[in-house]
Amino acid sequence: MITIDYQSKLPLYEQITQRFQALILRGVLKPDSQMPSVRTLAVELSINPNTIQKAYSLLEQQGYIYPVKGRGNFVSDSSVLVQQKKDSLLDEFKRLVIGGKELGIRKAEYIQVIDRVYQKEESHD
Amino acid sequence: MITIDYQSKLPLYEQITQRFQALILRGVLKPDSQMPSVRTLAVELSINPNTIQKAYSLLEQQGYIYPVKGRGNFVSDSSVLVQQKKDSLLDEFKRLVIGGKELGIRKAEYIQVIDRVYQKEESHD
Amino acid sequence: MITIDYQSKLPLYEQITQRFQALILRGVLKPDSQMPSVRTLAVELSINPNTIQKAYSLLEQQGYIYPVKGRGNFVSDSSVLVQQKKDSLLDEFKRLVIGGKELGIRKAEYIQVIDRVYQKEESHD
Amino acid sequence: MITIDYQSKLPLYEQITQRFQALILRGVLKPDSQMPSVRTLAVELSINPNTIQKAYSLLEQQGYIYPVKGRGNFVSDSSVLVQQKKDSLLDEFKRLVIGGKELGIRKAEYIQVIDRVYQKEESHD
DNA sequence: GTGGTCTAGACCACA
DNA sequence: GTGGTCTAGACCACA
Repeated sequence: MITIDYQSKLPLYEQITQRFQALILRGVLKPDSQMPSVRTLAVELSINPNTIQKAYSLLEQQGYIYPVKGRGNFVSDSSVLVQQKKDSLLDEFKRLVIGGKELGIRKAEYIQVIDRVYQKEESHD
Repeated sequence: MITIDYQSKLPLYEQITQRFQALILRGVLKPDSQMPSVRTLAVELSINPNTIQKAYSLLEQQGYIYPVKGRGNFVSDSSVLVQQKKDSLLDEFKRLVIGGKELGIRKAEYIQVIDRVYQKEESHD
Repeated sequence: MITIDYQSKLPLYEQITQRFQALILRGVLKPDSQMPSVRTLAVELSINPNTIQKAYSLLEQQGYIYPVKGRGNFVSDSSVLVQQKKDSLLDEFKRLVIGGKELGIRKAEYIQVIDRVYQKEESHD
Repeated sequence: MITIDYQSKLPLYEQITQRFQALILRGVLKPDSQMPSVRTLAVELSINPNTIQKAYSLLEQQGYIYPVKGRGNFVSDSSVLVQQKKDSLLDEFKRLVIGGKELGIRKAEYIQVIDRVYQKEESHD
C-alpha cells in the first residue's frame, strides 16, 4: 500500500506522510477505518519505528488521522481535508502564476496546460 | 540589494542563490556586470565568506554567473535562463493542475486565479 | 581503497572524486552498496570531513552516488555513467586527433598506438 | 591576433601562452620575427602587463621564444617544438586509449573518429 | 550514527 | 584585491 523511494530527496517520514494523505484524500482509506500499527508498518517497510511514528504524528496534527488510546490510529473524515488541500493547492497555484507573469508567460500558455490535463472530462466547459 | 530571512527554513546559501537568480532573471543585474565580491558581500550581510562562496558556486553551475580568475564573478546573459525557468515553471504548473483535478477542482477555478493575477495588463485576451 | 597524492596539483576533493568515479565505473563498487561515511573516510585519510563532503556532493551531482537521509550515501547504477564517460572520452579523442592532424601526425601513428594498447585481446580485429 | 575568452576557465596567462604556441607551431609567426612588446600587448588586450609577462616567461621556458636584451622577444625555430608537441600529443592520446579500453571502447570506434577527421586528405592510406 | 549547514580563519593562485 | 581550497569545530535534521 505504501511504497518508499530511496532515490528521493524527501525524508522518509515525509514520503510516508504524503502517501497516506493521498490515500485518505482519494477515499482509498475510508473514514474511521484503522491505520496499520506503527510496528507492523515499520516491519513491513523495514524502517525505523521512530520514522513511522513521526509520520503518524504529522498526520494527526494535520487532522488526517486520530488516535484511540490502546486501540491504534484511525482515519478521519476527509471532506474537510479535501477543502483544505484544494485551498492550499490554489494558493500555490497563484504563487506560480505570479512568478510566471514576471517571466513573461502569457495567459494562453497556462490555459493550454489546463485544457490538456482536463481534456475529455470537461471538454464542454 | 540582498536580504536574508533568518526565520526561514531555507539555508542561507539557498536564500542568497534565489535572490540573485531573481535579480538576474528580471534584468536588475545586467549581463556582464560584476557581482559583489565574495568578501564584500560577506561583510555586508555579516555572513561567512564560505557561505557566499557556496551560493556563487551554485549560481555558476546553473549558468547565472561566470567567474573570471583574479577578477571576480560576472552576470551571464539571462535569455537562455529565462526560457529554462519558464519551462520548469510550466512543468510545476502542470503537476499542480493534475493534482487539483484529482481533488475535484474545476477549470473555472484556475482561470479565475489567472485572470486576477493578469487583471489589467492583458484584459483583451 | 582511496589514496591521496599530496604532490599533485589537483585539489584533494578532486582527487577523491576521481578515485571514486573510477571505482564505480569499473564496477569495483557495486550499485546500491554503501559508500564509506563522510566521517569514517575523513579519519581514515586524515582529511577534514568538509573536504570529503565536497567530493561526495560532486559525485552526487554527477549521478555517481545518491544520498539517503540519515543513512548515508550509496552507489548509483553505473550503466548510464559508463556511456556518458565513453562519449566524453571519444570527444576528447577527436579533439586530439584534430590537433594532431594540424601538426602533421599521420593516421598510421595513431593506429600504431591503438594497436599496442589493444595488443592481445582484440588481435583478430 | 590574440583573442581572449573571458568565459573560459583557463587563466588568462594560460590562454595567451596557448594562442602564441599555436601561432608559432603553425608558422604564422615566423622564426626570428619579433613578438609584440609586453606593454603593447597589455594595452591592446586591456590586460595587466604582469599577466603578459607571465605568459612570455612560460613561452621562453618552453623554448617558443627567446629574449634579446634591450630589444624584446623573438620567435624561435619551431621545427624542434613541433616534434615535442607531436610526442606529447601522442602520449596524451595513448593515455586516452588506455582509459577507453577499460570502459569497453572497441578499436573500430577510434578508427572511425580518425577516419572522419582525416577524410579527404589521406583517403588512400 | 549519518549527512547538511555554517562559522572562523588560513593559505594559495591569479590579475 | 579576487576567488578557490582546506582545516577545525559546532550544531541541526533524520533514522
